[in-house]
Amino acid sequence: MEADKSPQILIYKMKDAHIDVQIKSETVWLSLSQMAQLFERDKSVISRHLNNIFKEGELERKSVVANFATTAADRKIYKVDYYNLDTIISVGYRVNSKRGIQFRQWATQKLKDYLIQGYSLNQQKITHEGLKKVQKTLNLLAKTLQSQSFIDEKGADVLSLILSYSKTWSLLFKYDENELEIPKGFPAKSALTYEEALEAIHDLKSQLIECEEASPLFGQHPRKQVEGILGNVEQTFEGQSLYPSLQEKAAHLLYFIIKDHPFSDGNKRIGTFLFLLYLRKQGVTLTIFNNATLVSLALLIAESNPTDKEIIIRLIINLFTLS
DNA sequence: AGGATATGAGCGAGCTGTTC
DNA sequence: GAACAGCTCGCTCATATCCT
Repeated sequence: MEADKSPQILIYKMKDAHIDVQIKSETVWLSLSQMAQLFERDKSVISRHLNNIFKEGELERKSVVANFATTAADRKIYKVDYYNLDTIISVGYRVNSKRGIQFRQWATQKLKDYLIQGYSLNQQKITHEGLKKVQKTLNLLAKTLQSQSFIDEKGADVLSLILSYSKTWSLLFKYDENELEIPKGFPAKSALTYEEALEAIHDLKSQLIECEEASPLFGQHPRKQVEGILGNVEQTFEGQSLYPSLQEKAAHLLYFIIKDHPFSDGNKRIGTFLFLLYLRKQGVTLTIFNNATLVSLALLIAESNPTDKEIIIRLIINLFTLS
């Protein structure tokens, strides 16, 4: 394993200590001692877990162990085995430790942070190189966490979104640096009327009830609020459309429904459904919006901070330009 | 119900090998 | 030889499962 000149270091902070999580050669590494520290167990415990993991064939030793030269406390240089994130998480599962759970939560939260607000990492301007690193880190963590499937359903959805759209990050960054024009998009042909929306929701509801995925409460709403959202999307200012392109309109429709949650139940599903209906009405089909990414997108919007609305809207519009 | 047994997780001592 | 990394062994403790 060749040494990386500038290893990226994430710091997992704990109340009384912290661990430097090294990111070298596109993966994350911890030594046996660091894992012992992380999970608050004796080294022998970690050692035995590691052996069991490899013995039982859960992971293959050669594919997860790297040998780095490390300077120890005595200033001497030792060759120390480092274990990648897959292994760390596997050990975390076996170790009966609150720290193990905390570490997994931290890793998941870190991903969300990157996605929702990380674009302005510490308010610093992101260089092209820095961006590449963030993308690498995201891909690595997301892939590993996904393959370990230790995260809850919500987390898994957010992760799949990250994976699908890590490529769009550079576009988002360029936005912030005013290097990229807002895509012009196409003008919308016709608005979505309340009656059309109502009919669509009704159809969706009966379908969902048939497969027992919706309660009778699903889709109930105050008419005025939904009409208000549909009107907002189409609103004009001094004769000009506030959201000129159909992409912007669709993005706002999706955002408003999920964020304003006018429906007693099923806002994310209805929002996504109306989003697609709106696009279909404009004669637009987008291969990039598959089922999984739509679910993820809806979850991301629901989870996002309202102050990040513009970023989320940009993200959605960017997805159009990629398809 | 409750005693016996099995399993898994933890700790520490002590061992080997590495590096200087 | 000293300090360190990592492994094995024997022990304890907690929990789960089985048996009467």
